[in-house]
Amino acid sequence: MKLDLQDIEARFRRHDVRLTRQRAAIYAALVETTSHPSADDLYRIVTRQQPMMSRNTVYYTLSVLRNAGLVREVNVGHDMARYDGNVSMHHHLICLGCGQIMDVMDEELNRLHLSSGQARGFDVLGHRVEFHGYCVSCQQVHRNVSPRRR
Amino acid sequence: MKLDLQDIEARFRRHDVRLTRQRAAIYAALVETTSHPSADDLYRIVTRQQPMMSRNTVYYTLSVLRNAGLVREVNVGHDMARYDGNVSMHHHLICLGCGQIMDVMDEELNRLHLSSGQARGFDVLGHRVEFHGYCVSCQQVHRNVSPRRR
DNA sequence: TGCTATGTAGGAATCATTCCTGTCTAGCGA
DNA sequence: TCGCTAGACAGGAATGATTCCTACATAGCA
Ligand SMILES: [Mn+2]
Ligand SMILES: [Mn+2]
Ligand SMILES: [Zn+2]
Ligand SMILES: [Zn+2]
Repeated sequence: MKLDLQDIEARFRRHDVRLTRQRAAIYAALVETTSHPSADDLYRIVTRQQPMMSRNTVYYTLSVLRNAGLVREVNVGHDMARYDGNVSMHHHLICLGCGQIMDVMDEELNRLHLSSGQARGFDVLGHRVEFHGYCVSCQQVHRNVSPRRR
Repeated sequence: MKLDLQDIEARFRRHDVRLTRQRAAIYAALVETTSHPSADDLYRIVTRQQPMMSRNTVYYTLSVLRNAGLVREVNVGHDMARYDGNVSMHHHLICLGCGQIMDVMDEELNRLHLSSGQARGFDVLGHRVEFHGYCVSCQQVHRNVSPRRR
């Protein structure tokens, strides 16, 4: 989704996040893609516009945005953290070959819950569903290529 | 589950895993607990019996057992990897306060699938469901304690 | 416009995990 | 039973994503 500075400013204000050039660029890049980039992917993207930006600022900004609820972290095994600018409830479909992450929007999955017998007294706040497999272009080489670490 | 050396030997043979003192100890420790220990937890446990064992051997053995399908890796955010000696299909309930991981056995969850429209051509091989919340003993401090990184 | 709490850049530190290398040994065949 | 050899082990070094530290800069408010 394309966001202009107005939208970003409004969202940041609503979530009590101070607006800086760096943060706006990082957040915009994240919301405009559906590729669930890593911190380093984002660093590469935003330094095209702002070459002086520190990799550290990307990490710090992502933690600020995450705490504010504007961004989510998506973890795939022990690869580096991936980030998601879409904070509406949804799940993911992950390719074991190339690591791409696709969104899955499904109301049934969103409504999953645990019976009280299974919850063992936990106060359950949320859940996450991941589907694993091989994308179309990875299916041919499926057996030849060593899958990413899980 | 308690395993004797006979059982371990049989399983290793069936999965083409060479039997060593170190591997038997690591695998036994993992199957005998339901706590989903980290590599370092296992290192601490097995070095009580075999003080000369290298931390490296624990990592290497876990990767061998994982590739053989005798062990699974369970990842919680970016904390260190946790391991599961129970390879039957099941899911997990994770405490955001103390990090404990409990098993969830539920046939309905095991049968989840994606409609072909959602699968986008993926060859879907499996899925994983995690429930997140606070365990009984963490519920009191819920608001006071900063949750583990997710 | 000036103040101050916060953010940024850049470098150093961390630490779980992986890599390397020189012994050692499980498992097999003679 | 004995030796051979592919594969496993110990220990230390290296890696690399992430976090920590600190001096300088600036957003946002009075
Ligand atoms: Mn997503
Ligand atoms: Mn389990
Ligand atoms: Zn793929
Ligand atoms: Zn807990």
